[in-house]
Amino acid sequence: MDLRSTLNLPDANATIPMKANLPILEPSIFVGWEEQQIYHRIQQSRLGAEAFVLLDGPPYTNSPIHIGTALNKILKDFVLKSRTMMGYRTPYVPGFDNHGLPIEQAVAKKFAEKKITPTVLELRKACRAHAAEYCEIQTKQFKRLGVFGLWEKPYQTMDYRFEAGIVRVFKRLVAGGHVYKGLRPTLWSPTSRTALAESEIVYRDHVSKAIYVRFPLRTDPDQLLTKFQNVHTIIWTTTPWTIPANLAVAFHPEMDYAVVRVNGRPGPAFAEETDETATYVILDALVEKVATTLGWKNFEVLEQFPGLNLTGVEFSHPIFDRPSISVMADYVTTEDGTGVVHTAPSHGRDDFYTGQKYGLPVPNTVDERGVLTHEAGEFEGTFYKNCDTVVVNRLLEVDALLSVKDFHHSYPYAERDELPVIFRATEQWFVAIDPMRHDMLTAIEEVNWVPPQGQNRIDAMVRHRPDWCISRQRPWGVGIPVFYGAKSRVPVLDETVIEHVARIIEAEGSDAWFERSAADLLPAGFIHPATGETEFEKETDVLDVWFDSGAVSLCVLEGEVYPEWKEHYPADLFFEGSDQHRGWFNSSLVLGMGCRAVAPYKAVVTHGFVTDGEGRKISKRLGNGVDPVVAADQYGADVLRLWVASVNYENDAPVSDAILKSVGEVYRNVRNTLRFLLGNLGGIPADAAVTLELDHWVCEQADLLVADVVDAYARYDFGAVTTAVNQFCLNQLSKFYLDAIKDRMYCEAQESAERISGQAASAYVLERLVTLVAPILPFTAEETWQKMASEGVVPATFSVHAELFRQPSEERMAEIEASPRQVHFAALRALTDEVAALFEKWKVGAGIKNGEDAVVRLPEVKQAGLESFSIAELALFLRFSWVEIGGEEIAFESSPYLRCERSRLRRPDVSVVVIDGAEVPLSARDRRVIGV
RNA sequence: GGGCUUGUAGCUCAGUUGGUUAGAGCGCACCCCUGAUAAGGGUGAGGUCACAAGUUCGAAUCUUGUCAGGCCCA
Repeated sequence: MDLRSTLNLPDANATIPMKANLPILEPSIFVGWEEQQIYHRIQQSRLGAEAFVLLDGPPYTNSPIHIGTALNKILKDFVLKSRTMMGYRTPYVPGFDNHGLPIEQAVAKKFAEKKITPTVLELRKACRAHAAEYCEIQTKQFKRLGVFGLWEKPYQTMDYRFEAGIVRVFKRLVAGGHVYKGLRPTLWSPTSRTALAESEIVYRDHVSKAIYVRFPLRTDPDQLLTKFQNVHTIIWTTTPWTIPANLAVAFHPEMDYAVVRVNGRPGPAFAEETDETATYVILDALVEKVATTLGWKNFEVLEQFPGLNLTGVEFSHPIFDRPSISVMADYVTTEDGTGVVHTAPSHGRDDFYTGQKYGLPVPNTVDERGVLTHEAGEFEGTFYKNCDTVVVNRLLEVDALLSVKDFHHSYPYAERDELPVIFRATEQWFVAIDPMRHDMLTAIEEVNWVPPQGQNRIDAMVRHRPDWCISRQRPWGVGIPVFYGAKSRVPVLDETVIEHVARIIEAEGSDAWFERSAADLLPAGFIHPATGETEFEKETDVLDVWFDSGAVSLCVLEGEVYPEWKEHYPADLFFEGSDQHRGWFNSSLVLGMGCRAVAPYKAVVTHGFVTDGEGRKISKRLGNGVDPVVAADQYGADVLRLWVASVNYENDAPVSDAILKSVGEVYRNVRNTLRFLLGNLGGIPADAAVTLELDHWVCEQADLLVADVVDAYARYDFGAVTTAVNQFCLNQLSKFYLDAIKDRMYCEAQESAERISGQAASAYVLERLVTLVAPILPFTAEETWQKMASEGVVPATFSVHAELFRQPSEERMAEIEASPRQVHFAALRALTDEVAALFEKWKVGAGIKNGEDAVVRLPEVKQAGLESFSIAELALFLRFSWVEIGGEEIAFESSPYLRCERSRLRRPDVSVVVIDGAEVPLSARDRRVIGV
C-alpha cells in the first residue's frame, strides 16, 4: 500500500511557488495593477474616509533615478500603503522638478556638440523636451519599484498651469509686501556681460596686485585705542578695484589682535626710511609675518585683545571721507594678510552677508562692462583692471599704501571664454525674511519633526538665513513677472498685472514671457502707476527653482492648478532626505508662511543618505553606487524594498551587492512561510474553526503581532516592522508552530477536527501576515493574496492593497493579555530549548541522530504549567517520538517502540498490521485514519 | 573651519529612566531531515559596545577629548 498517498501533504499547486523569480513575476503583477487602475480603485475604496496627505517632494528630472531617489520614494510608499491599510484615504500626487541649471547645462552641452548656438527660446524648448523625457523615464522606474500614485497626472513644475500657479504664488507674496528689489554680488563676466553660475566657472592661475592698505582710526567709543598715537588698521587685498566699494573692515571676534607700535618705515615710494611713528591693529598671530613683508625694523607689541573688543570702532576709508566700520566675521583666517579683512558688500559673498548683518548698503560701483560707475567717485570710468595702477597710485598719494606686489593665485574664470570674472553687485529680487522670521520659528515648533533633531537643524537654518534672493539670470525657469518703465526703469509690482501674465502663461506656458513683447504681456492700455509711462520692458530674471518647489504645497493642495489635486492644507507629512532642511522644507516654509501664515506641513520625517557597504558616500567617480532599477531587475523590487525597510533610515543607509543578497535571504524566509501556510489550506471548509490550544495560541500571537506592527507603521518605524515579521515567521512559525502541527496536518483525516483547527489557525495567521507585509512587499503580498482568493481562503478582492490591517479589538487584546496560553507556551518554549541543547550533547555518545528515534524523560517539575498538554502533544512540541514523565533530571534513551511507517513516530501504540500481504507497523491513529 | 548627526558580532539592526553573563536576523561551522526539499530543523563559534580620560558602588548608556563616516554650510 502506498502510505504516502494517504497523507495530506502540502499542495504545491495550491500555493505560491517557492522560487519567486521576482524579476519576471513583478512585471506581470504590475500589468494587472495597471489594467485595473489600482491607484484609483484604492482611492475609491476610501471615499469618505479621513485623508492622510503626504506631499511629494519632487525629484529633479535630469537623469534616471538613483538609489537615493529610490530609497525616498519607497519610504513614502511604505507610508502611503500602510496608512491606506489603516483605513485612511491616501491621495498621492507625485511630482517632478523641471526647471533649473543642471537641465539647462545638459541641453547646452548637446547644442555645443552640434556647434549650434541656440536662441533663448530654442534652448528653453530643448530643456522642456529633456525634462519631459526624464519625467517619463522616472515614472516608469518608480512604477517598477511598486510605487502607487496619480502617475497619469503628476505635478510637473514646467506644466503650463503649474507655471501659472508659481506666478500666482509670486503674486501673493507681492500682495503681502514680501518682495523687494535689492543688490547682491554675482559672479559676472565683463566680457560677455552676463551673470554666471558657480558651475560655469573654472579656476585658473592668475597674477593679481596684492596690496596692503592702512585705514586710520576714526571713532573709538570705548576709548580702546585713543591713547595710542597715529592709529591704523591694515588690510590686505588682491583686488584694488574693490577699494572704492570698501565699507567695513572685518575682525575675528575670538582671535587676539595686537596693538603694534612701529617706529619708522619705508616711505611712500618704498625707498627711503621715514621717521613716522604709527600704531597698527592687526592679528597678533600675523605680526611677525606682516613686519617682514612691510619692512618694519623697529616695532613693539603694546597690547592684545580679542577682536570682539573692536565692536563699534570705526576706521576711515583711505581715499573717501567716510567711515569703514569694524565688523565681526568668523571667516577671518591666519593664512594670508593681516587678519583684518577688507569688506566690500558689492564684491564678495562673505562681504555681502556680513554687510547684510550690519545693515550696510551695496554700492553699485562697477557696471556691466566692468567699468567703475559714479558711485566709485573719482574713479568713474576706469576699467576695473586698470585700478591696479589708478587706485594703487591714489593710495600711494594719500599715504595709505604700505606694500604692493604681484601675487600668484587661482582665480575664477568663465568657462565659456576663458577670461577672468568679477564679483559685481547686480539688481536682484528678494523675499524678505526678517518680518516673517519670528512666525516661522514659532511655526517650526508646532511641527512634529521625526527624528526630533530635525527641529534643531531647521531652526538654526531659519534663524540665520539671510533674505532669499529669488532672481536667477538664467533662461530655463519661470520669468519674474515684473515690468519696468522703459525710461524710468521703475518696476511695476502689481497684482492685476501679474494675474494678467498668469493667465497668458496658463494658456501658453512660461515661454510666452520670452516670446511676447512687454506690451503684449500687459493689459491693453496699461499705464505705469508711478510714472505714467506707457512704454515698458520686461524683467529678464527667472525665479530660483527653489521657488518652484517651495510653491508645490500651495499649487497642489489648494487645487487651483488642477482641481483633482485639492486636499487639506497643510499636508500631514513631508518625507525627504535630511538635506532638505536647507532646501525644500525651508523654501516651502517661507512660501507657506508668506502666503497663508501657516507651515505647509504638520509633520516632517527625514532620512539619511545611501552610502556604499563601507559607509562611504556614493559618487560617480568611485562607481560605488547601486542602480535601483538594475537591482530590482536582478533581485526583485520587493527585495530592494525590504532593504529599505531593514535599514535605519534615520542614519545613513548602506547598500551593496552583499547587503542585498542577505536581504534576499530574509525575503525567502518570509516567502516560504507564506507559501507553507497557504500550502496547508487545501480543502479548508468555509466554517473552519479553531479548537485546539496550540492553534488558539498561534492566533493570539498573530494578533499581538498585528498590534505591534501596525503601531510600528504608525511611527514610520519600518525596521521594527521587518524585524517583528521576520522573527514571527522564524521563531513562532517555522521553528515551532508549523513543525508542531505537521503531524496532524499530514496524518490526520482530512476532515478531522484537529486538522481543520490547524487549517483555521493557519488561515488566520496567513491573512494577518500577508496584509502586514503588503506595504513592504507589495508584489509578493498581491501574489499571495490572489492565490489565497483563488483557493477560497479569503473572498476574492481586487487587491490586497485595498484591504485593512486585521487589527484586534481592544477586547481581544485584553483577552490575550489575560490568556493563560501565553504563560503555558512561554514555559513550553523555554523547555524545548533546554531539551534540544541537552539532546545535542547526549546524542553524540548514544549514536542516535534524530529525536524521532529517542524518548525523552522529563522530571515532573519540568511539566509544571504544561499539564494541559497530552503526552502525545508534548512529544510533538519537543520534536521527539515520545515523552515519559519521571526521574530527577531531563534524560534520553533510545526508543524501544516500533516506528510507525506512516507517521514516522515511535510510540507505544504502534503495532504491526498486515496490508496487502505486507507487514506494516502503524500507530493507532494512523490505523484509524486509513481504516485498517 | 562651523551647525546637525552617526560609530554595538563579518553584514543589517535591537538595546527602555545608568543595574545580572550586551541581544536578534543574515552569514559562518558542525549535525539532523529528505513528507516546506534550489526548502525545513538542531547546536555552536563570533563583541575591550570606535579610541582615551572622567563622573559613579556600577557606564554600550552620562561628561570631555581624539579618530573615522554622513548631510548642510563656509
